[in-house]
Amino acid sequence: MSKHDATPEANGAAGEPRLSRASVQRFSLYLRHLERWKKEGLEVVSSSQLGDALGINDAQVRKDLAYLGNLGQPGIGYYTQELISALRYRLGVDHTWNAVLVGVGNLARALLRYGGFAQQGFRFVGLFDADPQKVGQKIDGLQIHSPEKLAAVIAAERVDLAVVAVPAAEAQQVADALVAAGIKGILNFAPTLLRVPTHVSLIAVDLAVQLEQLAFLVHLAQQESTDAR
Amino acid sequence: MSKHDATPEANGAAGEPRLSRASVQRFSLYLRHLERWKKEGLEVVSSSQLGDALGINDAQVRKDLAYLGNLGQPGIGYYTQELISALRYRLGVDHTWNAVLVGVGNLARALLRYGGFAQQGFRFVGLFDADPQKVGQKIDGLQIHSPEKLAAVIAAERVDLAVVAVPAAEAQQVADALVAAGIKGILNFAPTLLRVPTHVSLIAVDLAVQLEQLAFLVHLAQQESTDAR
DNA sequence: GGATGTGAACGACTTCACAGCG
DNA sequence: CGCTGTGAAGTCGTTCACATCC
Repeated sequence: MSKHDATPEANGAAGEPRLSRASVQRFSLYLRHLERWKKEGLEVVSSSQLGDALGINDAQVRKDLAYLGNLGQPGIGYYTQELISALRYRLGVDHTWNAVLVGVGNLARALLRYGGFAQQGFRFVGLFDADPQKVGQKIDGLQIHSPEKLAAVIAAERVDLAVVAVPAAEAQQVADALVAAGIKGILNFAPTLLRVPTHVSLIAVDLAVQLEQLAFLVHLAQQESTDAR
Repeated sequence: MSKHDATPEANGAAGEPRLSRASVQRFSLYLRHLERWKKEGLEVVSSSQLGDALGINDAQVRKDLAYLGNLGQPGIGYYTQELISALRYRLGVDHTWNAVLVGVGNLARALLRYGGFAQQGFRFVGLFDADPQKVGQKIDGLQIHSPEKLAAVIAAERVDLAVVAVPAAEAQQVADALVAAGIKGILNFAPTLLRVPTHVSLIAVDLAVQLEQLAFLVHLAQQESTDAR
């Protein structure tokens, strides 16, 4: 999913260890565990503890963390606080990100009320919906605007991120409007592949596919257990 | 995410092409596009059409589809209807799947009302929540039960799949109860790694991580454009 | 000609294994 | 000793390239 850009071979200086797409996927997870452990008073963690928590190999953890610099203490582990700070810095969550949410259905409501976001430094500053019935309403203190106001709000509030939760048929056109308004990243929940310029980052989450996926895995497992006899 | 089992090396007969985890990820997407095209009257599709639609290489598409048998017609392409049927069969969505939903918050509501599921052959037959305030209420005609009834409902309604949308702290315990009740697959939205036996399939979707991910990509892109000068 | 199916090359990610340091 | 950092090996997934067939 999400065929990105990531600068084809614009690695000017060449060399730099390289940061794999897969590692990026794990940084947020490391951070979450570390923050919990820190709260529980753990001052030092080892790569194998982190590995266990994520269900991966300890060498993998060390490779990932090496990207942050040489923070590990041989014979000891990593200092929790130091790791957290380094991760926050690298992840870019050491400051607040403003985001807009386009398409105010149940999913949008769920996302808004899902505490996790605010806690991790994300702030929704604008809601948008094309349905005239919804425009003007308020949810959790946030007013729903007409999509025409997208550009204005994005500029005024210095918004970098957008969440797209509209029907598939409208998604591309919403994305185009967001891109035109200067958005830097889009989290897409619409079940369709969005085409965006390479300078805009894209993450796609397709809920229907996930459940189908699960059904498939179960189906496979059943077939296998049938085959096996 | 989602470290699975998938039978370590139980490939008894050995040989079979092998079905990569990654291919599985794409089958649902193929099916979605095919169904749309079929509705639009398209009788034949080529691997490159499908590849464009998903943003991947055409050889990849052929490799994936080869798993369904030799359906392709050299010089022609694939017959839409035939592909759809084969995919439905292999995906296991040629029949309805019963599912339960544990944890009735906004996300659960969003999922319930998200038409995509019903349309693709998934039927929610039970809702569960530990909050006594919620037990007894109805949503979209479905009654919310106390978690104690899990086992009974799962058995009575022949439920194979469960969606877990409870807070992280309760998720493992819910999963354990589901497993004990004989569930075959779990779709987990709680931001934590669930441990389940190998005979239970697991798919995890972590929304907070996705947004953090996006922030990270944008952050990286900004750094790069800064470095570049 | 036009599209499939597939071995072989390639590239990305993971694991191993071990030197090195506190 | 224990745990990190990392080259080397291994595994998995993707792309290439081309023989093959309608």
